[in-house]
Amino acid sequence: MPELPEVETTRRKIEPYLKGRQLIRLEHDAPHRYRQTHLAHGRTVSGLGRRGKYLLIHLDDAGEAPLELIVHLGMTGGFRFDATPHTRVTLHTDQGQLYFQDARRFGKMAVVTPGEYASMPTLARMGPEPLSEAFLELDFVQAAARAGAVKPWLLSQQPVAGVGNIYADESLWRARIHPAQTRLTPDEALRLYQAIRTTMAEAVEAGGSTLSDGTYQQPDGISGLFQVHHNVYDRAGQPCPRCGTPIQKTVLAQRGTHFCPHCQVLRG
DNA sequence: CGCCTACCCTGCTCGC
DNA sequence: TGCGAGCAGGGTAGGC
Repeated sequence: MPELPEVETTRRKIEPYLKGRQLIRLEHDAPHRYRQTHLAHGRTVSGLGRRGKYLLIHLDDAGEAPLELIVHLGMTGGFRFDATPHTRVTLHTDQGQLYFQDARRFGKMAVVTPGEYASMPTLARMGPEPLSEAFLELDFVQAAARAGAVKPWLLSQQPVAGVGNIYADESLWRARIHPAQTRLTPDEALRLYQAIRTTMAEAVEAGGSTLSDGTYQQPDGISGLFQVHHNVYDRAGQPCPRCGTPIQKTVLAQRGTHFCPHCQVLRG
């Protein structure tokens, strides 16, 4: 499932293709899922940004109010340079097509005035980018001291942007914290802060993760490489790389959750 | 307000 | 071999 590293990889891959091109038409048949896309017709792509797992396609034209085409990849969404059986949106540009495929249809698009995210509350309340200077140790430690179960807290996108199920499990393993731990000590929170930064940086470097089911691939169909670095995710029953104890899988907040029962002990 | 739960949606895996 | 049940899950709405 696309999280920050996969979305960032997507951004880097399609920006050279889209930048400077005119969007002639966005073709789809699900207006409730891809909202106000007609506003993008005839507009020029000036660049691509990202906030957490949201891709922000900037549309700037002289004499026109700037717009943003927001794209969330959902679970199975991704851009391709060639049409696929699960193409949901075709972006017709003045120099060819780009295809958005999304087998399970959890992906979303919307054209909005830049920064107006009222219709997307998670984006509106998005926490700091984990690899930016805006991600402050002290803020994180203080918020973590008051938080409920740490994994659902991370998944809320409020303490930090872009952490999803895979990278939450990986970061918590690296920090040696149980996913259900509440009210982190300053030492725990600091370890988690560093773990998130390290995990995200390495995953971006590797071009994201491609799961064994091929859930995520880059626009050119090439796989990410980070999955070979997964220590707990999708490794139930296999030995913890640190201590050899079999990795355990449970369900927490309706999410498959992987952890080492020896390294990640729940404090009372 | 904050936490929890159900729901959206469909391809794939698994068991019989 | 075929088929249906179950599973995967980010974000959001709605309930308490």
